[in-house]
Amino acid sequence: MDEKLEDVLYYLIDKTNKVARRYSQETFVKAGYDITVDQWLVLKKIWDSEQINQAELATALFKDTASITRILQILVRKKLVKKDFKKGDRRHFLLSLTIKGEQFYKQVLGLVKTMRMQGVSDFSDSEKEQIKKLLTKMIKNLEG
Amino acid sequence: MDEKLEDVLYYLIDKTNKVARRYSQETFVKAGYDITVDQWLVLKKIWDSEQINQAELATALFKDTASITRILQILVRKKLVKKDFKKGDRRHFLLSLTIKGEQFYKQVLGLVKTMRMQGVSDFSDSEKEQIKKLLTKMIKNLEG
DNA sequence: TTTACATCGTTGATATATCAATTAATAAAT
DNA sequence: ATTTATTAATTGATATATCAACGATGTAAA
Repeated sequence: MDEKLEDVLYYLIDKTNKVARRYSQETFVKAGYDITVDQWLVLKKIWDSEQINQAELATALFKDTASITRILQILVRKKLVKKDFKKGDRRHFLLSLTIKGEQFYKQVLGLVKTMRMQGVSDFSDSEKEQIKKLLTKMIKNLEG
Repeated sequence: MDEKLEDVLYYLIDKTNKVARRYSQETFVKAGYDITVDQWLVLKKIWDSEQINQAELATALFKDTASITRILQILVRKKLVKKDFKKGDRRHFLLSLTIKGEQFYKQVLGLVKTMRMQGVSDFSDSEKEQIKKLLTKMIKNLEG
């Protein structure tokens, strides 16, 4: 007999990820913010970056460029992000937040910080370090 | 300035999950198996269960019933799974593997066991316990 | 300068996630 | 027995993931 699903580590990681995403999404909805978790991540990464294009965004967020294209279409439609041509290189865009995007970002950030704490509310500092260390180790084992 | 994305635990979990899924999917493809990770999980859960219907499958796999419906459509199309009416209850189905499905399951299982070990190949027993314990704790914090 | 190559981004196809609406069948209530 | 409520499953709409094909622009090579 094979291991039970509930004892498989990948399954547990998948479940944790889903629980965290559902919790985050639900929190956004309850607060009345019309944004998805992935859209928020894109918004944050653009905010954090001096200059960034779509390919770099994809790498940083561990997403496909096709996904980034589509998420950006939505964020542009919502007027939170704008795309400008880079000088002398019509091949790619520079991404930045609009005024509305910046205001939105600043408004939501507090809630996001609260959400980040929820999952580790009863963790000791050493437990927080430990879980990050072990996850990073797993990534190394699976990436090469 | 807000925390960097790379230091956010949810982001790290999301990344680990993606790396594990991509590694698993790639391994299936390289071995010539025409199946996705989610399809495999459904297959395994049906194999492991005496009697199971779609709602239970959804709960067990932490998926929506709508997702289960669509994954099952594909598995039935591939002739790996069959749906039969439960006696005296025309409302829901009983799911089981076809002969082909059972053969396929047994054939792939060895590879799956190898994949499960890859992520924790250099983990001590206590590290394996620790990561499961901490993830389970996170789930509790986020679920209630 | 023209050809070849590489890079960035978009689009189409398929699979999955989520929510809402709907259908079908059973169970409960009167 | 008919209405009402509950449960199981499906379907439609939208968002995201992945792969492959493609278009446009730059760069390097000949």
